[in-house]
Amino acid sequence: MSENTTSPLSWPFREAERIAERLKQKGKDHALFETGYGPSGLPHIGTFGEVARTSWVRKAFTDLTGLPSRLLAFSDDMDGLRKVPDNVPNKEMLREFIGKPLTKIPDPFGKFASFGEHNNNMLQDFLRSFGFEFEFASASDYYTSGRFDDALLHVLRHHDDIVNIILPTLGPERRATYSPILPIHPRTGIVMQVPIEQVDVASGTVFWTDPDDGLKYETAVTGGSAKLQWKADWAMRWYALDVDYEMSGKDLIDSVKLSSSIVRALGKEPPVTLTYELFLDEKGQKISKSKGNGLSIDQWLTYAPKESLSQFMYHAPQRAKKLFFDVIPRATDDYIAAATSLPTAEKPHDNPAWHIHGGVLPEHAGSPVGFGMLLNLASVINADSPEMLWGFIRAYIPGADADSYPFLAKLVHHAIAYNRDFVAPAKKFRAPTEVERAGLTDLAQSLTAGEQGQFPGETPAEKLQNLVYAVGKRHPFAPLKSWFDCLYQVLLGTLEGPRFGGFIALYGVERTVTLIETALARG
RNA sequence: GAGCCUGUAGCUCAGUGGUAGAGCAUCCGACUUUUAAUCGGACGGCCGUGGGUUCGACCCCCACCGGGCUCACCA
Repeated sequence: MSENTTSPLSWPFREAERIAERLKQKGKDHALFETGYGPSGLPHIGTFGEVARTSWVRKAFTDLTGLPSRLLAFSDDMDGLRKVPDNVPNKEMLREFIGKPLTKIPDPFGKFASFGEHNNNMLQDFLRSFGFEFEFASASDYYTSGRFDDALLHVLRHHDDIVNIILPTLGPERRATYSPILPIHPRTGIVMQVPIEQVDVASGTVFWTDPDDGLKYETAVTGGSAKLQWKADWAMRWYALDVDYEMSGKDLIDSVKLSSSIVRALGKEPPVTLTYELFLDEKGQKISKSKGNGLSIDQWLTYAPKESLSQFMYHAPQRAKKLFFDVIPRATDDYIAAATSLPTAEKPHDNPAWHIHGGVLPEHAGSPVGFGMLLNLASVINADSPEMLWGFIRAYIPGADADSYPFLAKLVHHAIAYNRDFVAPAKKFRAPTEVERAGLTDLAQSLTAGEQGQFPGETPAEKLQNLVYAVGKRHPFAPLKSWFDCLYQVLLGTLEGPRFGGFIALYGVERTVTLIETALARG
């Protein structure tokens, strides 16, 4: 509201303006946002992106208009199971239920009343774990409770219109059998994709034939005895619930067009929609659950805080983005920069951190040290414990610790994981030469003997540094720099490294000795 | 066939109708007991091509060329 309206708005506010305009035209005083879920898959990184982005638009809408709104997370759990997913137990059992609504199939995990319910719970847990505000909706509930009945009868009245909208988009084979109405077989419980031979608007039923045994059936479209085919289902939902906003991936562009046409045929305006680009993997291929390419949400959250994932999702939704490992550090540093500049931002609505945190920046947001720097540091010193990193961080920020910099503490934790899983395994430890071998052996013995106590220096780090220096001078290293090069390349697997005395002080004398012994054994 | 995205420094990418930006890479320097993260500086771009609108275009419009994805079975 305080935004300068002559300047371009951030995309969530642009979307919010479109919604406000729609509400104005319809005379509505509240907005319904919807996100939809396919039935078979588990929540994934795209799910997160869609709900996060929708939530940002919703927040912008609230800020812009002050009007109430709801976010409905709608699960199409009445959909028929097409194939048995790879990543579930009890595949044999599931095979017997192919074609039936997910809420009529036993939970292969044995935890819930049905497979659909299992997936619904997974989804809700997932969304709650990120703190999203939403209301959950189950298609099965809505259908069987009669909540969709009026809309379904309306669809029946416009059956031919809908068929005429969809038919031109179908291939010849499917065209012969298409109907927006899928009766549930009264005997087998399977969601039937059969030609609808006759529509009886007055009684609210359709007539069809079982292709297996030739028996004819008359099935009510209401009360959960039938459901709608996907595009018609989407349109009916928009119609019945009066959805005002829904975003979707560009793979659904045609579906949005058709569903919009259908909802107009039913007599309402489709919601404001936004098409976002898909996520690609490193090679530019679409990320798909079945292929398992790209990055999972668990992977991301192992190596960076969730704010960085939000940052990634915030930026330019309508632009295709590669989602693979290397984007994590940048997204994290982008978030840190945004969080740092937000308190003094002239136009806070343009700042991703404003959206990510719902307008209120939490205490201790941001970090005085960048994530990229931490990753470098962790790599250079081969950090395998938070305290090692903190020791070096305090060279910049005296007295810093996890209590005074909680967000930095998270970054430290992630930097260690990143180093452990990606940097450390790729390191090449050079074998020592004979001269170096003698020097390293000497260093290990000197450390074990506690000789550092004989050297001058205010701190243990200084004494240790002097010891390392003295050992180098005892051996024929020329120049002496080659002694230090040896330490980094043979012991740490890096070309260059930290002041070694400081490293030993933080890493520990005994562990350093072990490090040397390991290197000697390896060589 | 239809649709969407994209082309900016060597690489990966930001960017705004008004003097082209970052990170990495490269080079120089500072700090350091000849050693790191770090810090300072330099180098580096007809902003794909050609038109148009404009006082002014990397930005808006059109065409073309190149790169890529998605949908055309299901959802």
